[in-house]
Amino acid sequence: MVQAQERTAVRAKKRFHHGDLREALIAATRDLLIEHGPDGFTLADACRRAGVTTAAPYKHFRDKQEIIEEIVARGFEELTAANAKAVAEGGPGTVAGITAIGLSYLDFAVAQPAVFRLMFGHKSKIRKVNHVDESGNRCLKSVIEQVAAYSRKHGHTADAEKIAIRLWTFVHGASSLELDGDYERVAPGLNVHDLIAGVTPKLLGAASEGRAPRGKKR
Amino acid sequence: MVQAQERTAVRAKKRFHHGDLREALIAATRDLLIEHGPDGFTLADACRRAGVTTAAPYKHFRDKQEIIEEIVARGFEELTAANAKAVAEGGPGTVAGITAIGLSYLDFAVAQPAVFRLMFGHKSKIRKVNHVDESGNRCLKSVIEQVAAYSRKHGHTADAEKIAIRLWTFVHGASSLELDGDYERVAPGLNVHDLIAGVTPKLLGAASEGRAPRGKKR
DNA sequence: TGTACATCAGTGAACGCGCGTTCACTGATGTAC
DNA sequence: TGTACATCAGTGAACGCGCGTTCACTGATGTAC
Repeated sequence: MVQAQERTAVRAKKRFHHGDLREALIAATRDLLIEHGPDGFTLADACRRAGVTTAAPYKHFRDKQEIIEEIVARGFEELTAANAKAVAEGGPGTVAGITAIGLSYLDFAVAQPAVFRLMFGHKSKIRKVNHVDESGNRCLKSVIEQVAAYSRKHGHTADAEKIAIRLWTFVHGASSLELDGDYERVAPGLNVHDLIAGVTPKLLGAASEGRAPRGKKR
Repeated sequence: MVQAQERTAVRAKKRFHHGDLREALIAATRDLLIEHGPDGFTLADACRRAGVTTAAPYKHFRDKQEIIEEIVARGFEELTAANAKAVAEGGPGTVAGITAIGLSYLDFAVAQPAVFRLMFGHKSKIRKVNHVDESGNRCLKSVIEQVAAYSRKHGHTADAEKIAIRLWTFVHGASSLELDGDYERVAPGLNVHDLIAGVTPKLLGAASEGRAPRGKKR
């Protein structure tokens, strides 16, 4: 991985034009976010990784924030896609399908903790940008729609949105505590997949409908 | 508030010795954390607030991190006390009492978001310090004990720790989404107190035991 | 196919900034006599 | 009660650092003829 990056940098130094510096900078920033957390990266670092002067990004981005915004927007799109894929495989409108969304949310959070924190954490670093906000809202609304589909299918009178909020709350809590290492201090070895799979039917008010799918081993 | 701080600064300038600079710096840092988030404060800012040179803190703290560690440890102690008070008032070993702990957790998070984030967020800024870790663990274990007390009282066979983890997860999720403004984007006007009060009995497996207390108005 | 030219992505040097930390110092304070 | 003195909390100046951003520039590239 590191070697691949160095090779990229060397290659970049040979050519005057980078090829696709915009994407390279986004990729470098993402890597740095993974390695150093949501605040532990700098534009200068990303430039070094991309093999480029610190002035180069300004040909592609207004400023540092704009790169972060792009990463956040893509994160929401990625999460939306992952959720959609999960529910399609698990079975739309079923407990298994909705559980799969929760597990997909968790997986995303654990795979990209810093991006997840930027997406859901305090927004001081992100300007009010419509395009980012909208991708976020679209993502969350798709979850609500899935729960609504479940409610319709089972003729529940309960408000679908209310139940969706409950599920989201639980899954978000599980994801946060897991990726921040808080479970580890109190319940080391906890299987968070099982935790989500166990609670989802209860929050759906469907404890008797059947077993939730087993979570992946941790 | 700001005027009070300025007065403090002026008073501090008159006297050569500050009086209690250690506490003043902790208070200033806390204020800055509230205003600028967990990363938006600097030692230099805290010094300015306390009316003191940037070199002065080093007579009381090893470095910048040590101030943060102190604030985190105190945060855990404060939360532990708030939880204990809540459960005592709500009724130990009752649904109301356990709900009260959840609401107390939420209130703490909303009142001191930055401290909350430092306590539970990614730990990169906090050294492995026994004294901080222990106060955190003590805090979380006290919640588990309360749930265990409930289980014992009701002769439930269910594992108290498992249920406690579920409750913690939900309440933590609710607190995080609320203080990060994520509910607002999707469900503006949501009453988070009611959300917690509604779900707690379900997660305790005590839906039929009685009504949960009403949350405070938002 | 070959040449002249406009474009604009990336350069490299510089900027102002504020940070955390260090250092030798100074002078207010409390204590011992 | 009054004085000499040791202590040590806070000073003020300086440090090295790395950041984000700017600027006039340069030279690789693609296009028009």
